Amino acid sequence: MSAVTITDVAARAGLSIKTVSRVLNNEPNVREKTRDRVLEAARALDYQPNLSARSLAGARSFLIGLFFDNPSPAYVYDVQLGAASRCRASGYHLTIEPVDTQADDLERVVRGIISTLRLDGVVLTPPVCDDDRVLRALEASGTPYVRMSPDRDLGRAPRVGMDDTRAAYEMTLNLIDMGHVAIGFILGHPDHGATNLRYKGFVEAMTSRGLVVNPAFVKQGLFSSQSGFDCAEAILNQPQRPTAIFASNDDMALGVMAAANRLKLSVPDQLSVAGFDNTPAASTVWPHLSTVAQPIFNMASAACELLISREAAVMVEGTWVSQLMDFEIIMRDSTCPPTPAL
Amino acid sequence: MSAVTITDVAARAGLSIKTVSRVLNNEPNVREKTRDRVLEAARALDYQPNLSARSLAGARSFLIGLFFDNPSPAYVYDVQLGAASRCRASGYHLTIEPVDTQADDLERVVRGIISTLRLDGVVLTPPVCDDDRVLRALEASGTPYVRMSPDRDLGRAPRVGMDDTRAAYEMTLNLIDMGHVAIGFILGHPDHGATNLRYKGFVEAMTSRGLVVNPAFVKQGLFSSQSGFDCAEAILNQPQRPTAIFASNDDMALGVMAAANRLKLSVPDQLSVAGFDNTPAASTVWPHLSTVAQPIFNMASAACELLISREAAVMVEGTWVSQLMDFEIIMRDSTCPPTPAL
DNA sequence: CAATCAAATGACAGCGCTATCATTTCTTGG
DNA sequence: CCAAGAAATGATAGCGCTGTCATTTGATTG
Repeated sequence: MSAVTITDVAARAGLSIKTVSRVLNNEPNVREKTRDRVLEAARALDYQPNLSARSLAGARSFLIGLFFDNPSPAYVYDVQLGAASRCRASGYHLTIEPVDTQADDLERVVRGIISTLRLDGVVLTPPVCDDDRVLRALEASGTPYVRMSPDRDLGRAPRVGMDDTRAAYEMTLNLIDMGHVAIGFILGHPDHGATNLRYKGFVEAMTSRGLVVNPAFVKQGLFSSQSGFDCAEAILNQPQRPTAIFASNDDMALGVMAAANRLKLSVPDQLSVAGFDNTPAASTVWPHLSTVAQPIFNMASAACELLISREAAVMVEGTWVSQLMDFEIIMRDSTCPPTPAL
Repeated sequence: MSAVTITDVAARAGLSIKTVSRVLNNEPNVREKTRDRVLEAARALDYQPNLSARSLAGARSFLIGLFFDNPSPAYVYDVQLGAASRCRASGYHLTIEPVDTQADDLERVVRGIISTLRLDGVVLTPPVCDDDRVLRALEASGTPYVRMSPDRDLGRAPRVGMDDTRAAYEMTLNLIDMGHVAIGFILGHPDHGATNLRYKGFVEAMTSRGLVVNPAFVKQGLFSSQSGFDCAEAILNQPQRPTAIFASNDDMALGVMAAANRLKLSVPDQLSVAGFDNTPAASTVWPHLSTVAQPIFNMASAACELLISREAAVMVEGTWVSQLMDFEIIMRDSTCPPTPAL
């Protein structure tokens, strides 16, 4: 119920509120001694600036919005942790806005959010980051935004992401180096850009080692566990079987493991399984799933960084900032060298 | 970049800004015709009130905070969807604050958040809802809050939750009605209040049907998948085995399934397994897990409802509001009647 | 139809801060 | 030691709304 205002701090420090404001906003032209005096008074009074007032009077709202419409709670959760931690470090706060990319009035909803909240920036996760109506609304209002792992129209705005192709490439190489030659691949949802990138990495790795991609071992999935199950059954019910299957995401990899289970194929001895995303389930299932960890936390925190520093608000030499973060290949128990006796 | 203010609306409607304000805030004493005139002008101008200004001038901030420190992304995600949907319906927004219940300066952090944001209310999820420092900070600032499924000190503040005991009771009854007599139970983490409630329901159901709880079939788990695995091994490696195991949560149930797998016991034919929480993994594993679904979305939305209507701000007859929502028993493929031949 | 009172509307201050511009204080060189 | 410019500080006007209280309008009565 406290209500310590900037005026109180000014009074205690024996200075004008403007000087206090300068110190609080790290503005130049304040003597060191004065700065200390202000800081001490603020600390003594446990002063907390009123966001509404700052926002109303000034140009910044100290609010970053996070828009999502994502079927994966774990992904969103990591994004939030990364974003929130970066925001808090600079006195910003995070508001979350679940949006429905299927909705008709999406554009109006987004416009409403932007103008009532006057957000300083917005972080967009897939698939919202590829929704033209959302991007248009954001651009029309002049709100800076950063896209996380966008699929399309990459040069349209600032973005952060990771190198999906190289990650898939390296995971595949791991499998090959274990001794696998016949490796199956399950594609992700066709509407998702990562689908092609990951497949590309797979193919490149195979080719680079002089291996051939058997089309019978490549199936089109939908990123869902069920689709992984179905694809795996289709692949494994053939006379010739691969000794390893690399699924484009963990959910599908879980489906693959379930299918193997049903066919009495033991993982990893008779079939190695690799996933992508490092979802919580990957380390919960038995055996633990080998997978690729996206640097979700870091991507989100980098996105906020760009927004807060306002780097995301200006083009440099005709292009927007774009950052690729490092992924991590995590080999667990669902992969091993193939058994010689087939 | 639009900047339609209340003044613009007033001008267009030919009324004072105060009258416009009245309409926008659903205040009484406005003629029907006047109200329509304002609404129409606002619509024509696509007016969006400025939250900062409303908040600075008035008593409300239109901001609800969600505090969490939860290891389960799926839970938090559902909470957010429920909370956000209720908030949006009333022009409120949700800010999220991941907090660290282990941190030393937690109290200061919470105080800071409250006073800069001037939140109209806060929703607390476990385990934050049981952290005394957080509750104290909230109470000291006079910020209304609602606890979701609190463990301790139930009468201290408004809360929403579900009847864990009855849910466990009904799930157990389902198992018994299938024909199971020897049923194992894995307790949750001893620090978690739900642990006892769920166990209580289990015991009550057994007793009510004249069955005896075999202490050798009851083990203390920790809510983790690993602990479920360990407890299941301990239970199943005895000369006498139960035909079903009811784990206090899904993660442990997954561990039970993994243990059964390793012992070559097929689920559900040789061992029925039931969980609690309906995590995403429950419908991903094979066979799909029978479990209890918490009404997370509804609880969160009810929590916001209490905050927005300000019911959470006042005691009635010496007690705070408290709402128990309906759970759902979901029987899937991990349970079936016991096979006669043991 | 004037008197009375409730309902409807409006004028205006001020929420706590930042932005602009004026003023004061400090440096520095001749 | 003073002028001149730079650096530091302060006075004041809003930002867009809500709260308070004054004023106007309309309904109701004898």
